[in-house]
Amino acid sequence: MSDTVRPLRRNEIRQQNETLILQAAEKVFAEAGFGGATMQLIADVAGLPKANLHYYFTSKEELYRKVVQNIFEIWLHAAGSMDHAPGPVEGIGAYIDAKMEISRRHADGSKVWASEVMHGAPVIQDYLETTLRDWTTGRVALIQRWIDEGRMEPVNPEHLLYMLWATTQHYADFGHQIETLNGGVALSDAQWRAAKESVKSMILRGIGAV
Amino acid sequence: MSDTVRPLRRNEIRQQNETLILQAAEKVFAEAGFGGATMQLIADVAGLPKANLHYYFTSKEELYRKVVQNIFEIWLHAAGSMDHAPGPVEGIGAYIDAKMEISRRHADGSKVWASEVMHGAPVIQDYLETTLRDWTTGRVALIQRWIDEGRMEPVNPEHLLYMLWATTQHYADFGHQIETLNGGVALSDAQWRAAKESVKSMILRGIGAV
DNA sequence: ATAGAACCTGACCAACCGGTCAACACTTAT
DNA sequence: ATAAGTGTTGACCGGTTGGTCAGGTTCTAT
Repeated sequence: MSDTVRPLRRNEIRQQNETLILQAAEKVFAEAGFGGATMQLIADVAGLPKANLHYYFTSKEELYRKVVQNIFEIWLHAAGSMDHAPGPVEGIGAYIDAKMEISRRHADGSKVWASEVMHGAPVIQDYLETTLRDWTTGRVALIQRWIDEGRMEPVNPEHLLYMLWATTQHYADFGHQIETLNGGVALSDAQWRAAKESVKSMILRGIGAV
Repeated sequence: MSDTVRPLRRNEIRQQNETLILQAAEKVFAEAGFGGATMQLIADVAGLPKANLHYYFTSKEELYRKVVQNIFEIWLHAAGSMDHAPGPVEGIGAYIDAKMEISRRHADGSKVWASEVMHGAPVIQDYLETTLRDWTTGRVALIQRWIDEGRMEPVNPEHLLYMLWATTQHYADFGHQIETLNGGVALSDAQWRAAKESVKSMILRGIGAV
């Protein structure tokens, strides 16, 4: 009752404000794009004066870069779910689950990523050429191994990966369209479960892994 | 040899300049987004003075709206390819072909459309709620009929449509990522053909329609 | 021929944006 | 206690942007 709020320590303040700004920035960048976003609007969403943003982030570009890097980390974390699986049913199934969960929980981040790639990846081109390319090469080899072992049909592994990315991310990036076609209301828990199962069953059957 | 260029007639001038501006606008909006695009840059790409743009289009918003409407018309045209097909193999196969062709020939338009939807469809919300919803309802019924006739597995028709949109449009919207993973060069004719066949075979097998 | 409509455009403007800065407030180490 | 370091912020600035407009040119109908 009587306790007043303990004054925050220095590094607590720093971390709290940085995440506050990053969350606001992710939302605003997702809704307006990089060019349409303004530092003032991000500041308003974060509930801080604009000058405070420039105390923690030197420029709009740097703030944007941090947002994109955060998303890439989330993406990388999910990417691991495909490995260490006995076969395509478990591996690809788990990957779809993970990516669908990201589309639901980090829709704004997904949109920022999509926007970044659509505009030619001006700030994360090096990630595409290093981390993403390496990951892709490894996963293509994994899928090829599954094919050689007769665990799935001989589909083109690259195009399978594109299909996985496209289908799962669509639920975040085009969430507004889906919501509109759903009568103007967001997908319910049950609908998300149905979406996940639909995607999994169609893709797994599509690669002959059932 | 001696002929000078025939002076253009009034309505020719009008139409020629409007399409010139619209093409430049589509490209710039695709590359920079609505907020990042500038009328000056569009004018430069079109090879016209900026004031001329405002002679034909009253505002940046109106120009953008026209661009989005053009894309929607192209989309609508392709949408017809699914009808009048005896079964899912022909109908969905033709639809995938048409949409893949759009992704290749109208990549900029596809990006503008994606950006518009991602940002909450501020200018084409009414299209989503009328034309798109009606079309979707009709196609869901068509797919359901095919299911009832035993021509394909009982998949959720809505999610099948989302998969079709997502997979085909991915080749335009994420073309830069695909190009990067392709060694930095755009897909060749043969690679586009392979992509089309991959998508078709995986999806058609995925819905049990082969 | 000529009046008038349509087309063209350099120069300009108000509004807005990213970013700066000086002055101030609070915390912390000594 | 106090000095130094860290966090805070209103006010300000130069540059850019969408949009305007007056004055000009070119086409076309009569």
